[in-house]
Parts: sequence; structure tokens; C-alpha cells
Amino acid sequence: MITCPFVGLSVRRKRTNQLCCPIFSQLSWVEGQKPPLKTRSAPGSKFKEDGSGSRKRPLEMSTADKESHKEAASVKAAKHTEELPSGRSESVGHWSQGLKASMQDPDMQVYKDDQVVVIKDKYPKARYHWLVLPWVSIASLKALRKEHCGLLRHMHGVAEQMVQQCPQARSLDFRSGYHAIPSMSHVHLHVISQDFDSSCLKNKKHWNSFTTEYFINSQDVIGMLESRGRVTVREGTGDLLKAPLRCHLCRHQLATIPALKQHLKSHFPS
DNA sequence: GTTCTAGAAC
DNA sequence: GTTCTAGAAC
Repeated sequence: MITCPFVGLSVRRKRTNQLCCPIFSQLSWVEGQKPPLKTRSAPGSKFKEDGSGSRKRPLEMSTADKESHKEAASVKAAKHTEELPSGRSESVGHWSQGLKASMQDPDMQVYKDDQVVVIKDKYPKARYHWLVLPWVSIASLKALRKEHCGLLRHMHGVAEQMVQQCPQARSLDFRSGYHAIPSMSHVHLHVISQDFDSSCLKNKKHWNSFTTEYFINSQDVIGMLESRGRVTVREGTGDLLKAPLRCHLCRHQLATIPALKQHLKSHFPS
């Protein structure tokens, strides 16, 4: 339990379950990307906004990687279009298809195995923000079926191991989950630390997509898939993005994003 | 998803 | 005057 110094409310800080994954010990880290991963430094203040979370790298694939993931690439090439969560289809070059290029880019990959790849979010919304993506092309939560349960459990296990290898695993809380209505095509599991200390977190949509029920815990998605064979999203979930800004720890309401960021400093004193 | 910017809010 | 948001464009 912690207490918000602003409003005096006690709140429970939920920690991600730290499961020991027997599978993971057999997996390999991407060469040159030894855990723990490098993160941006924050000298002087833990909430310094230096913008170094952004990266500018070409998204071209190496020949070797193109070869090793020929199957995934051929799926992309054959389809030309991909259904979005909205139900619309978009061509391969559309911004919503960007994860397909990023996941194939060796410079973006921090971990991979035969089922999944992990990349750092290009615009991290916290000190630590990874995406776990399956090699197989699954457009969105809507396309998930019971046979995907094993894959999602594996993604969850990899997410937990990402947290475990994090140098701040003991001092930060993490959540792993999915956006109910993602903008980007290709199912991706967010693994994000709960400090939300990032210059890339800029607006209400960013905040509410990670701190309201718009963000669905990985375990809840798996549970829904196991019990009902489908993942359904409650009506009106999209409206949550426009909800008032509330602190995820003490529920204190803030009028603006800068005010919210200032408030967060009270929970994470430097 | 991000960037840009008009205009609302202060 | 500046800060900040929200919607269009990409």
C-alpha cells in the first residue's frame, strides 16, 4: 500500500506475477542485445523529459533475417491488405502496418524465438515499454481463437521474463496487456512499467489507453479466450480514451497532461 | 500510430 | 501574451 501525498488516499500497487518459466531458459536473446536493455538516463530527475526514448533507424531487413522469416513475409506479401480492428482494410504501406516492418528489423529486436519477437516500443510511454509480437500474422484481438491460447500464454511468459531481466524490476511495477481497439495492425502485447515517465506520453489518448479498461490484462485476454473461445470488447470502450485524466495510483483527477505529469512525481520521488 | 496547428483556455 | 488540446492529415 502507498499513500498519495496529494489527496491522502491509500492505494494498492499491483505487481506483475513473477512466474518462473521453464521454457524461457531454453530461449535465446538476440545477438548484441544482452539483458538488461539500455534505457534512457535521467540525471537529476527521474522525470526529466529528454526525448531520448525515440529512435531513428531504417526499417530495412537484413538478408539473413528475411531468409529466416520467409514465411511471415510471404503471408504479408500474399495478403496485400490487412483488416484493422475497425473492420477496414489497409494496404501494406499504411502507417497502421508499421509493426510488421519493425518486428522484422534486427535493429529493433531485443529478443526472439520460434514463436515471437520482442521490440522496444518506438515511442515508449514509460521508462520501459516493450511489444511482444507473434511471427504469425494475427490482425487483432477479434481474430483470436481458442487455438491461439498456447501462443498467448507463451507471449505472456516472454513478457514476464522481460520484466524479470529489467534492472528496475524490483523498484517499478509493470503491466502486460493489450489495447482493446489498437491503432496498429498485428496483435501485440504491451509490457510497460507503471511510472509513465516519458516525453512520448503527450495526450489524453495515450494516458487513457494504458490506465483505463481500454488496457486489458494479458491474463484476462487469455482467460476469456480459454473460457469463451473469443475475445470481445465491451461496447463504449473507445469512449474511455476521452475520459477525464485520473492518476492510475490514487485516482486523483488532473485537468491537463502537464498537471498529471507533475502529480506523478509525487508517487515517484527522485 | 505521429505530426501539425488552429483556436480554446488561461 | 503563452499553454494546451483536439482534430485533420499522413
